[in-house]
Parts: sequence; structure tokens; C-alpha cells
Amino acid sequence: MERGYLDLDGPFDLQATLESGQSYLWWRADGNDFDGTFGDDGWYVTTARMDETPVALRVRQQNEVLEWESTRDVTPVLRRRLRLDDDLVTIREAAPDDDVVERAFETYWGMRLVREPAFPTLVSFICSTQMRVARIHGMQQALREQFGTPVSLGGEEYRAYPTAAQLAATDESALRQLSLGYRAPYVQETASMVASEQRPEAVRGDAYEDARESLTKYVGVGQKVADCILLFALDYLEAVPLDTWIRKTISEYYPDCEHGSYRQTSQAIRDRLGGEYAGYTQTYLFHYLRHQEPALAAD
DNA sequence: CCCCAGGCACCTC
DNA sequence: GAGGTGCATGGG
Repeated sequence: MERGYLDLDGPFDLQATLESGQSYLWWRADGNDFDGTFGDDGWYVTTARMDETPVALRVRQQNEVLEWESTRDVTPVLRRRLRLDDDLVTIREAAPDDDVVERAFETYWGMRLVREPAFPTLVSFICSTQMRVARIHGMQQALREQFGTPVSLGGEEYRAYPTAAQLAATDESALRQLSLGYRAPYVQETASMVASEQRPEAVRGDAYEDARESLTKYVGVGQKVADCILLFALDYLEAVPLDTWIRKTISEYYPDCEHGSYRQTSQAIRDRLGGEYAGYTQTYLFHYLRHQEPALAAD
């Protein structure tokens, strides 16, 4: 097993980054789910594909350093997936100068967006509809344990997130047994599409609204889920997913951005929240308000 | 029993 | 394009 230490350049908060509902692809090594408190040492686990081979890795933050363990040097994986090269100061400067945005950035300063692999993100957010964060996470763990390839790391046995081919090979009833509910056929059909060369990464380079529209070809993907995939996997930092939380926020703090259609409201709030980095601000607001609902109601 | 959760597909008009 | 409905499952 290899171990390494990665010096952090600028503010970083691993817990906020991994437990803010952006990614459902990491879990705590101590077995506690995200709503519990840390039992011991702060390690998170995930799997990655390096040269088509699944690799397990552990990471924890100790002040200005990320410590990792894996069977290979996973420094490039961490840089990419945790967006360690983002310039948070510049991003924050693009955000509006109002109280709620200030409080959100202040409270979780150091939180990064993630840049996760596209297919697992696609499946995760198909599962996210009408579902709480903790259960979305549980569903991905179930998919991993049921269909993923075994990977070992330092005596521990994990399972990689299943590939499109692995999920395409299953059927609706097997997915329903994992409590995916009505999302089961969506996941299976979408996995089949991706396995037959319709890869979500193909939208890279398209104009933002074209890319969003294009992703809705997958079953179970509407405009909101498409925005999540663009923001958390495909580097479209301007994407602002209009979920129940951000809609409540718009109604409370930015009522002039409310319009009839998703497209128009999206355009207005995107401009308000900082244009090219609007999705970053949205993610701070989402995480902050989801843990501060009384404050929202009191305003 | 109720309501709700990072909405979407499907149907009308 | 806009407007209604049904939808699986578990937790409060």
C-alpha cells in the first residue's frame, strides 16, 4: 500500500465538500453514514478507475494537508475530483455581495465543488428525485455492493461503483429490490444507453443550454438533474440546479428572478449568482440553507 | 393518519 | 410551451 501527503494550496474543507450532497460516491471509513458524527479518524473512502482498473483509496484532511492511502499514487485523482486547483477567492468575488451569500461562504469556506466521473453522477442524480440526501447516498452504496467489482486495499475489501455495462446487465426487479422505487427502470434504461456508446461526456464543449437539453435524452433526467450532472461532473460551473431548496431561496431572497419556466428562472438566477461561477455559489447556498432552515424562516 | 424528500414521465390543451 | 397527475420508499 502506498501513502502520500498532498499540500493544500488555499482554503479547503474535505467534510463540507464530501457531505454537501454533491457527490454520493464517497463514504466514511468508520461506517457511519453522513448524518452521524465521526467515530475516529476522519478517513473517507471511494473508488476510482485508473487505466480501466478499479482502485480503492482513502483520504483524510489534517489542517493544510491531505493524507491518502491507496495501491497507486492517487494524487492526480484527488486534484481532479476535489477540484484542488480552483481559485476560491476569485470565485467568491464573482458572487453577489449580499447577506445570505456572505454567511454561506463564511460558514463553509473551503468547500469545493466536486468533479466526479460522469456515469456515476448521472445514476446518482437519477436516484435523487424526491429523495433525501442520506437515502440517495444509501442507494449508491447498495448499487456498489450489489453490482460493483471487488477491490481490496490494505486488508479491507471494497466494491467499485458499477460500470454502465454492469448496470445495463441487470433488470428492473433487481433494482427495485434495492429500494430504488420508480427510479429502477430509469437507471437500467439509462445504463443501457451509456453502455451502447451514448456517453454523457459527449456534451463537453457544447454551449451550456445545449448541453443541458442534450442530457435530458436519458430516461429519468429532466432539466434539474441535467444541471447537477453538468455542475458536479462536466465542468459547467455556471449550472444552477433549480431544486426545492434553491427555489425556496429564490422566492425568499431573489424574488425578481422567479419566472414561469425553468429556462427563464435559470437564466435570471445564473446572472444574479455570478455568471460563470453561479453553480459554486448555488452549492454554498444549498449546503448552508439546508442546515440553517430556521434562519431562513426567521428572515 | 398525514406530509415531504436535490423531480420526472406522461398526458392534455 | 404551460399546466395537472401519478409515482416508490422511508422518516418525521
